[in-house]
Amino acid sequence: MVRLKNDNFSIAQICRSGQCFRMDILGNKRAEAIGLVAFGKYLEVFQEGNEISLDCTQEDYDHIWKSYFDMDTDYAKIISRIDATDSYLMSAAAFGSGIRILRQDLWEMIISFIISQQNHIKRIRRCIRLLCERYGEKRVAPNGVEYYVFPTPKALSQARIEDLYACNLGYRSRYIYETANAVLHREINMEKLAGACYADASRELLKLCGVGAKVADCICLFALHKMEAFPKDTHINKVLAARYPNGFPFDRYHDCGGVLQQYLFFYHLNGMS
DNA sequence: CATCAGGCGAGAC
DNA sequence: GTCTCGCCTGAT
Repeated sequence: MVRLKNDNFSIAQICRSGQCFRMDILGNKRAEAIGLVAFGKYLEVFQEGNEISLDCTQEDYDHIWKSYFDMDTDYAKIISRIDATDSYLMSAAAFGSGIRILRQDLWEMIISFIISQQNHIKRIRRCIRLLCERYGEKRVAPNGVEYYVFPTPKALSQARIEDLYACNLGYRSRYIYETANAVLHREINMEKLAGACYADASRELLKLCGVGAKVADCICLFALHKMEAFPKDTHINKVLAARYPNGFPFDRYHDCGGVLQQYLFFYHLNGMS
Protein backbone atom coordinates (compact mmCIF):
# COMPACT_ATOMS: atom_id res chain seq x y z
CA MET A 1 0.00 0.00 0.00
CA VAL A 2 1.32 3.40 -1.01
CA ARG A 3 0.02 6.38 0.93
CA LEU A 4 -0.02 9.99 -0.27
CA LYS A 5 -1.39 13.37 0.69
CA ASN A 6 -2.62 15.85 -1.87
CA ASP A 7 -5.15 18.68 -1.58
CA ASN A 8 -5.97 18.63 -5.27
CA PHE A 9 -6.75 14.98 -5.76
CA SER A 10 -10.21 13.43 -5.67
CA ILE A 11 -10.50 9.89 -6.90
CA ALA A 12 -14.28 10.28 -7.04
CA GLN A 13 -14.04 13.40 -9.19
CA ILE A 14 -11.48 11.80 -11.47
CA CYS A 15 -13.78 8.79 -11.85
CA ARG A 16 -16.81 10.91 -12.64
CA SER A 17 -14.98 13.37 -14.87
CA GLY A 18 -15.46 10.98 -17.77
CA GLN A 19 -11.91 11.00 -19.10
CA CYS A 20 -11.38 7.38 -18.03
CA PHE A 21 -13.97 4.78 -18.96
CA ARG A 22 -12.44 1.90 -17.02
CA MET A 23 -12.73 3.27 -13.49
CA ASP A 24 -15.49 1.98 -11.23
CA ILE A 25 -16.79 2.97 -7.82
CA LEU A 26 -16.24 0.07 -5.41
CA GLY A 27 -18.88 1.09 -2.89
CA ASN A 28 -16.78 1.44 0.23
CA LYS A 29 -18.82 3.67 2.53
CA ARG A 30 -16.03 4.82 4.82
CA ALA A 31 -13.75 6.04 2.06
CA GLU A 32 -14.04 6.95 -1.59
CA ALA A 33 -12.99 3.70 -3.22
CA ILE A 34 -12.32 3.11 -6.90
CA GLY A 35 -11.04 0.15 -8.91
CA LEU A 36 -9.45 0.82 -12.26
CA VAL A 37 -7.69 -0.99 -15.08
CA ALA A 38 -4.85 0.75 -16.92
CA PHE A 39 -1.56 -0.23 -18.54
CA GLY A 40 -2.39 -3.91 -18.08
CA LYS A 41 -2.79 -3.60 -14.31
CA TYR A 42 -5.68 -3.46 -11.87
CA LEU A 43 -5.47 -0.85 -9.11
CA GLU A 44 -7.68 -0.04 -6.15
CA VAL A 45 -7.54 3.48 -4.72
CA PHE A 46 -9.04 4.57 -1.40
CA GLN A 47 -9.35 8.12 -0.19
CA GLU A 48 -10.42 9.88 3.00
CA GLY A 49 -10.09 13.64 2.78
CA ASN A 50 -6.71 14.46 1.32
CA GLU A 51 -5.22 11.10 2.30
CA ILE A 52 -4.94 8.66 -0.57
CA SER A 53 -4.02 4.97 -0.43
CA LEU A 54 -3.03 3.03 -3.54
CA ASP A 55 -3.07 -0.77 -3.28
CA CYS A 56 0.17 -1.34 -5.20
CA THR A 57 3.89 -1.71 -4.67
CA GLN A 58 6.13 1.33 -4.33
CA GLU A 59 7.77 0.25 -7.59
CA ASP A 60 4.49 0.27 -9.52
CA TYR A 61 3.64 3.64 -8.01
CA ASP A 62 6.98 5.10 -9.07
CA HIS A 63 6.87 3.67 -12.58
CA ILE A 64 3.18 3.70 -13.48
CA TRP A 65 0.70 5.40 -11.15
CA LYS A 66 2.65 8.51 -10.23
CA SER A 67 2.74 9.46 -13.89
CA TYR A 68 -0.78 8.14 -14.55
CA PHE A 69 -2.27 10.44 -11.92
CA ASP A 70 -0.01 13.32 -12.98
CA MET A 71 1.30 13.72 -9.45
CA ASP A 72 4.09 16.11 -10.47
CA THR A 73 1.68 18.79 -11.66
CA ASP A 74 0.55 21.46 -9.19
CA TYR A 75 -3.17 21.90 -9.86
CA ALA A 76 -3.56 24.50 -7.11
CA LYS A 77 -1.17 26.67 -9.05
CA ILE A 78 -3.26 26.34 -12.20
CA ILE A 79 -6.42 27.23 -10.29
CA SER A 80 -4.71 30.24 -8.72
CA ARG A 81 -4.12 31.67 -12.18
CA ILE A 82 -7.83 31.86 -12.96
CA ASP A 83 -9.20 35.38 -13.46
CA ALA A 84 -10.89 36.13 -10.12
CA THR A 85 -13.57 38.21 -11.87
CA ASP A 86 -14.62 35.14 -13.89
CA SER A 87 -16.99 33.85 -11.24
CA TYR A 88 -18.33 30.96 -13.33
CA LEU A 89 -14.86 29.55 -14.00
CA MET A 90 -13.89 30.14 -10.36
CA SER A 91 -16.95 28.13 -9.25
CA ALA A 92 -16.30 25.38 -11.76
CA ALA A 93 -12.66 25.07 -10.67
CA ALA A 94 -13.62 24.99 -6.99
CA PHE A 95 -16.23 22.34 -7.72
CA GLY A 96 -13.81 20.11 -9.65
CA SER A 97 -10.55 20.98 -7.92
CA GLY A 98 -9.67 17.33 -7.38
CA ILE A 99 -9.77 16.44 -11.07
CA ARG A 100 -6.45 15.58 -12.64
CA ILE A 101 -5.60 15.12 -16.28
CA LEU A 102 -4.57 11.47 -16.39
CA ARG A 103 -1.76 10.21 -18.60
CA GLN A 104 -3.58 7.30 -20.18
CA ASP A 105 -2.53 4.85 -22.87
CA LEU A 106 -2.50 6.32 -26.37
CA TRP A 107 -4.02 3.37 -28.21
CA GLU A 108 -6.72 2.94 -25.58
CA MET A 109 -7.66 6.63 -25.80
CA ILE A 110 -7.83 6.51 -29.60
CA ILE A 111 -10.38 3.68 -29.52
CA SER A 112 -12.23 4.96 -26.44
CA PHE A 113 -12.85 8.41 -27.87
CA ILE A 114 -13.80 7.11 -31.31
CA ILE A 115 -16.47 5.15 -29.44
CA SER A 116 -17.49 8.24 -27.45
CA GLN A 117 -18.86 10.20 -30.42
CA GLN A 118 -22.64 10.73 -30.44
CA ASN A 119 -22.85 8.38 -27.48
CA HIS A 120 -23.71 8.32 -23.77
CA ILE A 121 -21.15 7.54 -21.09
CA LYS A 122 -23.18 4.54 -19.96
CA ARG A 123 -23.13 2.96 -23.39
CA ILE A 124 -19.50 3.97 -24.01
CA ARG A 125 -18.47 2.08 -20.90
CA ARG A 126 -20.44 -0.97 -21.96
CA CYS A 127 -18.87 -0.92 -25.44
CA ILE A 128 -15.38 -0.75 -23.97
CA ARG A 129 -16.14 -3.48 -21.44
CA LEU A 130 -17.37 -5.77 -24.22
CA LEU A 131 -14.28 -5.07 -26.33
CA CYS A 132 -12.03 -5.88 -23.38
CA GLU A 133 -13.91 -9.06 -22.49
CA ARG A 134 -13.95 -10.35 -26.06
CA TYR A 135 -10.56 -9.19 -27.36
CA GLY A 136 -8.46 -8.41 -24.28
CA GLU A 137 -6.31 -10.75 -22.22
CA LYS A 138 -7.79 -11.97 -18.94
CA ARG A 139 -5.64 -11.48 -15.84
CA VAL A 140 -5.88 -11.87 -12.07
CA ALA A 141 -4.68 -9.11 -9.74
CA PRO A 142 -2.60 -9.95 -6.63
CA ASN A 143 -5.75 -9.45 -4.51
CA GLY A 144 -7.65 -12.00 -6.60
CA VAL A 145 -9.75 -9.65 -8.72
CA GLU A 146 -10.18 -10.89 -12.29
CA TYR A 147 -10.02 -8.31 -15.06
CA TYR A 148 -9.45 -7.90 -18.80
CA VAL A 149 -6.75 -5.67 -20.22
CA PHE A 150 -7.52 -3.38 -23.14
CA PRO A 151 -7.18 -5.28 -26.44
CA THR A 152 -4.06 -4.75 -28.55
CA PRO A 153 -4.24 -3.26 -32.07
CA LYS A 154 -3.55 -6.72 -33.47
CA ALA A 155 -6.35 -8.33 -31.46
CA LEU A 156 -8.86 -5.67 -32.53
CA SER A 157 -7.76 -5.77 -36.16
CA GLN A 158 -8.75 -9.43 -36.28
CA ALA A 159 -12.34 -8.66 -35.33
CA ARG A 160 -14.79 -8.59 -38.23
CA ILE A 161 -16.98 -5.53 -38.58
CA GLU A 162 -20.05 -7.60 -37.76
CA ASP A 163 -18.36 -8.79 -34.56
CA LEU A 164 -17.79 -5.16 -33.63
CA TYR A 165 -21.46 -4.39 -34.25
CA ALA A 166 -22.16 -7.16 -31.72
CA CYS A 167 -20.17 -5.13 -29.17
CA ASN A 168 -22.83 -2.41 -29.49
CA LEU A 169 -20.51 -0.09 -31.39
CA GLY A 170 -23.08 0.72 -34.07
CA TYR A 171 -21.79 2.76 -37.01
CA ARG A 172 -18.47 3.25 -35.16
CA SER A 173 -17.65 -0.39 -35.90
CA ARG A 174 -16.15 0.51 -39.26
CA TYR A 175 -14.09 3.30 -37.66
CA ILE A 176 -12.65 0.87 -35.11
CA TYR A 177 -11.91 -1.68 -37.81
CA GLU A 178 -10.19 0.85 -40.08
CA THR A 179 -8.23 2.42 -37.22
CA ALA A 180 -7.02 -0.90 -35.78
CA ASN A 181 -5.73 -1.89 -39.19
CA ALA A 182 -4.16 1.51 -39.82
CA VAL A 183 -2.24 1.33 -36.54
CA LEU A 184 -1.27 -2.31 -37.10
CA HIS A 185 0.09 -1.50 -40.56
CA ARG A 186 1.86 1.58 -39.22
CA GLU A 187 -0.03 4.03 -41.34
CA ILE A 188 0.45 6.41 -38.46
CA ASN A 189 3.56 6.48 -36.30
CA MET A 190 2.53 5.85 -32.69
CA GLU A 191 6.07 6.19 -31.32
CA LYS A 192 6.56 9.56 -32.97
CA LEU A 193 3.19 10.79 -31.69
CA ALA A 194 4.33 10.54 -28.09
CA GLY A 195 7.07 13.10 -28.64
CA ALA A 196 5.22 15.34 -31.10
CA CYS A 197 3.97 18.83 -30.34
CA TYR A 198 0.22 19.47 -30.14
CA ALA A 199 -0.13 20.65 -33.74
CA ASP A 200 1.81 17.72 -35.19
CA ALA A 201 0.04 15.19 -32.99
CA SER A 202 -3.38 16.54 -33.99
CA ARG A 203 -2.53 16.44 -37.68
CA GLU A 204 -1.35 12.84 -37.41
CA LEU A 205 -4.38 11.69 -35.39
CA LEU A 206 -6.80 13.28 -37.86
CA LYS A 207 -5.60 10.77 -40.46
CA LEU A 208 -7.40 8.03 -38.56
CA CYS A 209 -10.90 7.08 -39.66
CA GLY A 210 -13.41 8.19 -37.05
CA VAL A 211 -11.09 10.81 -35.55
CA GLY A 212 -12.15 14.43 -36.07
CA ALA A 213 -11.19 17.63 -34.27
CA LYS A 214 -12.98 16.84 -31.02
CA VAL A 215 -11.78 13.25 -30.68
CA ALA A 216 -8.22 14.27 -31.63
CA ASP A 217 -8.28 16.87 -28.85
CA CYS A 218 -9.45 14.27 -26.32
CA ILE A 219 -6.62 11.96 -27.34
CA CYS A 220 -4.10 14.81 -27.18
CA LEU A 221 -5.29 15.78 -23.71
CA PHE A 222 -5.94 12.43 -22.03
CA ALA A 223 -3.11 10.38 -23.57
CA LEU A 224 -0.45 12.81 -24.79
CA HIS A 225 -1.04 15.31 -21.96
CA LYS A 226 -1.20 18.28 -24.32
CA MET A 227 -2.64 20.72 -21.79
CA GLU A 228 -3.43 23.27 -24.50
CA ALA A 229 -5.98 20.91 -26.09
CA PHE A 230 -9.52 22.10 -25.31
CA PRO A 231 -12.01 19.50 -26.61
CA LYS A 232 -15.20 21.20 -27.78
CA ASP A 233 -18.09 18.83 -27.31
CA THR A 234 -21.77 19.60 -27.26
CA HIS A 235 -21.80 20.33 -23.51
CA ILE A 236 -18.82 22.66 -23.61
CA ASN A 237 -20.27 24.46 -26.60
CA LYS A 238 -23.44 25.09 -24.61
CA VAL A 239 -21.40 26.46 -21.70
CA LEU A 240 -19.32 28.67 -23.98
CA ALA A 241 -22.43 30.03 -25.71
CA ALA A 242 -24.26 30.69 -22.43
CA ARG A 243 -21.40 31.94 -20.26
CA TYR A 244 -18.87 33.35 -22.71
CA PRO A 245 -20.91 35.05 -25.45
CA ASN A 246 -17.93 37.28 -26.21
CA GLY A 247 -15.51 34.36 -26.41
CA PHE A 248 -13.58 32.30 -23.88
CA PRO A 249 -10.13 33.74 -23.06
CA PHE A 250 -8.15 30.90 -24.65
CA ASP A 251 -5.02 33.03 -24.95
CA ARG A 252 -4.83 33.72 -21.23
CA TYR A 253 -4.99 29.99 -20.50
CA HIS A 254 -3.18 28.65 -23.56
CA ASP A 255 -1.02 26.20 -21.56
CA CYS A 256 -3.76 24.82 -19.29
CA GLY A 257 -6.94 25.05 -21.36
CA GLY A 258 -7.54 21.32 -21.12
CA VAL A 259 -7.68 21.43 -17.32
CA LEU A 260 -10.19 24.26 -17.41
CA GLN A 261 -12.21 22.39 -20.02
CA GLN A 262 -12.47 19.51 -17.56
CA TYR A 263 -13.60 21.82 -14.76
CA LEU A 264 -16.27 23.38 -17.01
CA PHE A 265 -17.41 20.02 -18.34
CA PHE A 266 -17.60 18.44 -14.90
CA TYR A 267 -19.40 21.43 -13.41
CA HIS A 268 -21.91 21.47 -16.24
CA LEU A 269 -22.71 17.76 -15.87
CA ASN A 270 -22.56 17.37 -12.08
CA GLY A 271 -22.78 20.83 -10.59
CA MET A 272 -25.24 23.67 -10.68
CA SER A 273 -26.67 24.99 -13.96
C1' DC B 1 -42.91 8.63 -28.87
C1' DA B 2 -39.37 12.06 -30.36
C1' DT B 3 -35.06 13.73 -29.28
C1' DC B 4 -30.32 13.62 -28.58
C1' DA B 5 -25.96 11.76 -26.76
C1' DG B 6 -18.56 14.06 -25.09
C1' DG B 7 -19.01 13.85 -33.97
C1' DC B 8 -17.59 12.28 -38.14
C1' DG B 9 -17.33 10.93 -43.11
C1' DA B 10 -19.00 11.58 -47.56
C1' DG B 11 -20.76 14.14 -51.02
C1' DA B 12 -22.41 18.67 -52.88
C1' DC B 13 -21.28 23.21 -53.92
C1' DG C 1 -12.82 25.40 -48.01
C1' DT C 2 -17.62 25.22 -45.98
C1' DC C 3 -22.24 23.18 -45.57
C1' DT C 4 -25.52 19.50 -45.13
C1' DC C 5 -27.01 15.05 -44.15
C1' DG C 6 -27.22 10.32 -42.50
C1' DC C 7 -25.78 7.31 -39.02
C1' DC C 8 -26.26 2.57 -34.65
C1' DT C 9 -28.37 2.41 -30.37
C1' DG C 10 -30.50 3.34 -26.02
C1' DA C 11 -31.45 6.87 -22.11
C1' DT C 12 -34.61 10.14 -20.95
